[in-house]
Amino acid sequence: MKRTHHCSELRPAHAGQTVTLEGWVHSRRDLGGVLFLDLRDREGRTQTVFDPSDLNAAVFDRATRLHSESVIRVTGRVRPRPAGTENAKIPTGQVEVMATGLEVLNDAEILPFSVDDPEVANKVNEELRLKHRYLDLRRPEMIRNLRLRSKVAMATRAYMDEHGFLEVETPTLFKSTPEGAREFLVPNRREPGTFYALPQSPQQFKQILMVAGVERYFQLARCYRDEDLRADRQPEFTQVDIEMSFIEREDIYALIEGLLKRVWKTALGMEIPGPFRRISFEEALNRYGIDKPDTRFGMELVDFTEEFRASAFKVFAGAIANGGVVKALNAKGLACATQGQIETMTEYAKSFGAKGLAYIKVEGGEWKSPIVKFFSPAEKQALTSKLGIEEGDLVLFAADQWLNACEILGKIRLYCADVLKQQGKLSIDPARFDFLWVVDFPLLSYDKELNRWYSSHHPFTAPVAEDIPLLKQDPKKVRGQHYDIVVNGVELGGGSIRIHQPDVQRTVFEEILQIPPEETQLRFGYMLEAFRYGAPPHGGIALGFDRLCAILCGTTSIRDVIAFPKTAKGTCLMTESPSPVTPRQLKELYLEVKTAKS
RNA sequence: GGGGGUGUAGCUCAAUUGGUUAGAGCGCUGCCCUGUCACGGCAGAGGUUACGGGUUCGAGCCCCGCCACUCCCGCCA
Repeated sequence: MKRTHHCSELRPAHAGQTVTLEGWVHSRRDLGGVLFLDLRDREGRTQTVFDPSDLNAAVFDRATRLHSESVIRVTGRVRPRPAGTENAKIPTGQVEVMATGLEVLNDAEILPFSVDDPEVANKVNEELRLKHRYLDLRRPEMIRNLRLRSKVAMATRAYMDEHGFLEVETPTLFKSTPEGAREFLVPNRREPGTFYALPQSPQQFKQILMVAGVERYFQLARCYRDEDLRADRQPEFTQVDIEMSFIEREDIYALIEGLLKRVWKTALGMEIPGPFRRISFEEALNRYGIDKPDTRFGMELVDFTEEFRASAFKVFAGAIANGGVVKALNAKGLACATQGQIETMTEYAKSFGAKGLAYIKVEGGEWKSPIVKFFSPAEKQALTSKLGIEEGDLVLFAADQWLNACEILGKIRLYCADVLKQQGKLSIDPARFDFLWVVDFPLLSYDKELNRWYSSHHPFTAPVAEDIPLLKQDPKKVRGQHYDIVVNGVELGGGSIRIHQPDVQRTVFEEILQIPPEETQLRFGYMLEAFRYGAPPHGGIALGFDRLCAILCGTTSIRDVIAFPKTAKGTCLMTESPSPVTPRQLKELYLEVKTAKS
């Protein structure tokens, strides 16, 4: 190795030493007589000085002709900077390297965008950044994200190892299981018309590993889902996948709380308090209108069903008479909401099937609202006291079936918080992390259109033991042993205690989900068979590793923590994939492509 | 599949709401400059306004189509 130090290493103590540095030309300041080159590598930067009075003319001349991001090797003597010229902004700012030798390892052409100025580079179009990802990743901010991701992965492996977990790799060439997310298919050359599928998660393998007696399994598992993308969703992503035998829910809570404490300590040097709060699905919906509540701010939903049961306002009374509820939330200080903002919120309500959105603006000491004339004094009094209504507030209502009413206001609550943040009326400490477990999810949900039950989570989730008798009598009331871990309104992961008795599993498949026995056999036969030969009680969880890293890096887009992410349409702008293949390749796979427009 | 936003110089943005030759900063090229660190100064080059149509005396701006990026809904057991 020719370099003697990295670019963030030299200090006044190194003065007098002859050193060799290698790296990229970060910036060049040519003062005519003297030339400063900042050399950058992964670790940081160091100022090198080229002084023509003290240097071979050819070397000096070569240095003046370097472009940004050329790769060079500089040899020189370390010395303290002259008094008054120190740079307090960088760790090596007390010293500089007086160059004696220069080798150009690779001349860089003019760059498509600059990587040296963080303020400029930050604003560069993401399309361009993705096309030249190798340049984008040179930015200190991006290398910091990659480094943090690596640290978190290492800390996770160490923690899991300390707790007796084995890291086991599972196949990425798996069997198609058309439940759930759409899969990527891989044609099988050896038998025409057959396909592998890339796994949406290693769910079935990890349960089989429990049957195999592994007892404690984990994996940083790549997962693949062929669904539309979002800022927090990529077609391939990574899960911290975990499964344990002979446990109950509490064991998972303790394990994950310990893991997240370790991760936060490693990544941010931050102690997070535990145990984490727990909240039931029902309470989460009632108070926040969502199953992954952001509890860093208030504006909770308040129920007014009893107050409006006999109201003269027929919209409310009618909804209640139909078995629905009336709920409201007070967006404190948002009476100034524009017509457009009210309209956006109304659209949210309509997207949930509501006819409109009732609201009250409290301005100039009066309630401005088309509906307030229908309210009795007692109703107004109830609103004022339960919502703490004051001048400048905006009160929003939803009157609908319970779940719908909650979800409408849940959506509006988040929207109002965003607006208030933009107006500077709501601020949230960026170093605040509200962790909570959401528990007691309903095991089953009902699909009105298909007229059947489906698993809220997945069909291997165990019912709460005392609810098992209700499975056939009143499926709606059965709670699943499912849990989600939520931080700051982001679903970080979820899991469950699994069904380990084949008869309960068969009941769920065939009687509740109404999957025909032949189909159950085709899709899950090997699993049901495995469970007949001694399956321990077990359960597990999967954490979204990309989302975890994004939260730790303070970004909302997981693209910022993935080295080579896909665009919103699933393409890679750097390699231009996906791309067509040759007729010969298709023929070998027994595939024929029909054009999209025919 | 649907809705919103964006697209103007290599990059980031402007263009008085349809009006003369489309501007600025950075970058780039040349010259000057011996203590800068976002170095500074002078000069210069650089544009099919994503693309294809249309309306108009006249389009970066209006209309239709299309492409790309992005955010959201659907979707993500």
